[in-house]
This record gives sequence, structure tokens and C-alpha cells, in this order.
Amino acid sequence: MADGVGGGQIKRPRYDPDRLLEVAVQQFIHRGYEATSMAQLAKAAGLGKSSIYHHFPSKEAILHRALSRALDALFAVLEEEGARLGPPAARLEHLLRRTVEVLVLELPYVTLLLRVRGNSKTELWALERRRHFDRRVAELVAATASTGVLRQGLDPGLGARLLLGMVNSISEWYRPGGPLSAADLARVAASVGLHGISGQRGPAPPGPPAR
Amino acid sequence: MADGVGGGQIKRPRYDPDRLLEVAVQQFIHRGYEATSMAQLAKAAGLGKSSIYHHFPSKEAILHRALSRALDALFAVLEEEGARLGPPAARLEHLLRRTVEVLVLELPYVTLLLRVRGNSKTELWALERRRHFDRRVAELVAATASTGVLRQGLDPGLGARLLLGMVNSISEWYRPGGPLSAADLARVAASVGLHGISGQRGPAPPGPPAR
DNA sequence: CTTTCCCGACCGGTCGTTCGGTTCCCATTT
DNA sequence: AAATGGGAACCGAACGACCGGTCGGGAAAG
Repeated sequence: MADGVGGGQIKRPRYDPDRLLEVAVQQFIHRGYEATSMAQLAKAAGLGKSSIYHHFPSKEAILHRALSRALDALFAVLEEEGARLGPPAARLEHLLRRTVEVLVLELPYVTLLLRVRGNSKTELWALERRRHFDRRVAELVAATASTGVLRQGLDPGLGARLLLGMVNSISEWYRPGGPLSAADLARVAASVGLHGISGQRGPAPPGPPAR
Repeated sequence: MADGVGGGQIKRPRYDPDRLLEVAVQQFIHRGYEATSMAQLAKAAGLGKSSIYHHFPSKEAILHRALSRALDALFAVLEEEGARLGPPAARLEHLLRRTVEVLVLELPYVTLLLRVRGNSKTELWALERRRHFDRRVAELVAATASTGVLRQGLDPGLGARLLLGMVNSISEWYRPGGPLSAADLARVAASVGLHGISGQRGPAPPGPPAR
């Protein structure tokens, strides 16, 4: 009821940086970061152009905060128990499944992250952090390969790229409220991906001899 | 022969629209379309800003031509024999494999196409043509499903999206001159994708004896 | 000598950002 | 309960730089 305004007017609640960030990221995704002007941003927020600079020191700072939020959420997955303990294949499954869940939970921020191309210092910083994440996935795929589960002749690095490409592409079409829950989508996507890079027909790899 | 320039010099020969397009697309990919100014474009081409307007009537026209080139190449794949005749699974394999090959062959143009978000009339046009292509892939996945090859419980639409996401993501990291040829990459990617969406414990699909 | 290609100078408009000053919220004081 | 003080939120106007695009004329190719 604190939200419910008795007056019947459309409330124009005052902004704090995170609230404004939400609006800004929406615009950045819809129009593209570079193509979104501060004037459009201000109009979308129902503010004057100059008011935005009370919450953020620059346009790029808005982007930085948004990308940081996405990256923090992704890196948190790497620290989860399921991604650190157990056989490589199970860890990889957990990592992929949780990555999809985070992608969906923080959809706008991760979407923005995945569109960054390295045009500014902030974008380069985000790109490098993202590369670190990708490398961790690649290492896990390589570990999976050493247990003989990986498809013969498939380079682990290539497998990791294809996996991440598939998973990341979800941000381009998934919209909340659809028929598919985040958890279900994550399970299916991880399963499809892992099955794709795993051994084709012989489930019994010749011999990763006792080790 | 048109390529063979007699002079061994780093000639800065006069431009025609396609030559200029090549330079422009490079810039668009590196900086982003909106973030690339005509001045930067001109400098990259070694021309004055106004000279560009001798070859293209507007900045957007450059984008249109680039996107058209990518789309034409992709749609041509749909008309190939291998994509029209035979069992659905084989047609899908052909379509995916050839799509990767085209993506690699026309890498800059397809890359640009895949980054379009619909900010202008031209981008909306490209987006819709691309949706048509994607729909054709989805139809083929659905046809594959009706033959029982598709993994149980996997929605064909979802399978198609995951497939296309994986395949399209190749444009984000593939660089010509690497260790992997276009044909090899295409074979591997199509195989990984198809295996991912196909039945889990291979019940020996009744029909296609895979050439 | 015509056609193609190219240039510098310039246009109105928009960009991100700055600035001085006003309005709102709310804890504290009276 | 009324008055007050102060920081947070907000605004319109204006800045220099740069945007995409235009124009009339000059160089070079055929």
C-alpha cells in the first residue's frame, strides 16, 4: 500500500541509481547503447536530461554499473558448490544450467553484456572479464574431455565456444512470462548442449585406463 | 582477375561501391554501425567525407547493401538441392552445414547482419528477412521431429533456436586463416548441433543411412 | 572533352555534459 | 503540531564538439 497512491495520479517516484539503471538498460537494449541519447534516456525516465547526472557521473558510468551487475552474477555461479566439486561432466552441467538461470534472472543486464564489442574502456574491461568466465568453461570442457566423455576429434576449445554460443543466444529471444520456466529452459539447454558435444554412438570410450 | 592489381604498391586505387563497402563493413563491425561516423569511415578509406556520397546516397544505404549481400547468400542456401530433397534430417544437416560455410565465406556481412537490432527501416527490413530464414529452419526441425528423430519432449521451435544460436555464434570468434577450414568447421558444428537435439540414447533412427 | 571520382568548406541539428538555481522529503527542533 | 534546516532530487538553458549530409569546383581517367 505504500506503492498504491490514493490520488489516482500516475506516480512519479523519485529515482535512485538502481531504479534509473533499470530504465537505462531497457533503453540500451532496445536502441543500442551508442544509439541511445541522454535525451531519450531522460524522456524514458520522465526526467530532465540534467537530472540523470545526479545519479551517474556519465553515460559510460551507467553502462559500467549494468555490465558489472551481469558479470558479478555470472562469476558467482563459478563459486557455487556444484561447479567446484564432483566429476567434470557434472560440474559442467551445473555451470551451464546455472548460467542459463542467471541469464534469465538478470536478462537485461546479461543481454547488454553479450552485446558489448569493446568500443570504450568500460567495454574492454567487461570484455576481458567475460573472457575469463569463458575460459573457465573451456577448462571444464577440457577436463570433461580427459575423462573420455567428449566426442572424438572435437577440440575442447571449439566445444566450449559452441556451448557458450548456444547458451548465450538464449538472451536474444527469451522473454519472461513465456511457457517455459527458467529452470526448465536451463535443464533442457544444458542437456542439449552437453549431449551435442558428448560421444556420438559408443557410450563406452575405449580406455581411459585407471588413473 | 578483377582482383589482380598489377601494381605491387599499396595502391589507393579509386573506389567503386563494392570496394568501399568492404572498408565500411569492416568499420561497422569494429565500432558498431551507429558508433561509426562518416568521418571515421572516410579516413579508413583514405577519402574525404563527401567522396563517400558519390558511391552511396546515405549511410543507411551502405548498411542496406551489406545486409542484402548477407541475406542473399543465406537464402541461396535454401534453394540448394540438398536443402530441398531427401529426408528431413539430411536436409537439416545440409542446411546447417552450408549456413556455416556461407557465414564463414561472407563473414563480415553476416556478422553485421547478426548484430542488427531494428533501429531503422533498413534494420527492420533485414530483421524480418532473417526471421523468414529462421522460420524455414524451424520448419525443418519440426519435420525432423515428425520422423521421430528429435529428442523426446524437446519443442521443435526451441530446438531450432538453440541450433541457430549455436551456429550464428560462430561469427563472434571465427577468423579466417585459423587452423580450422570452413568446411571442417561446418561439418563439426552441424554434427554437434544435430546430435544435441536428437534422441538421447540413440535408438538407431530407422531411415537415413547417412550417405 | 566528357565522365567519373574526389575534395574543402559549410549547413542545421544533435551529442554528452555543465551550471546555477529550485523543489521536495523528512528528521530534528521548538 | 508547527517550524526549520539541509541534503537529495530535479530542472531549463547553454556549451563546444561533432553528427550526417550538401554544394560547387578541381583532378584524372578514357
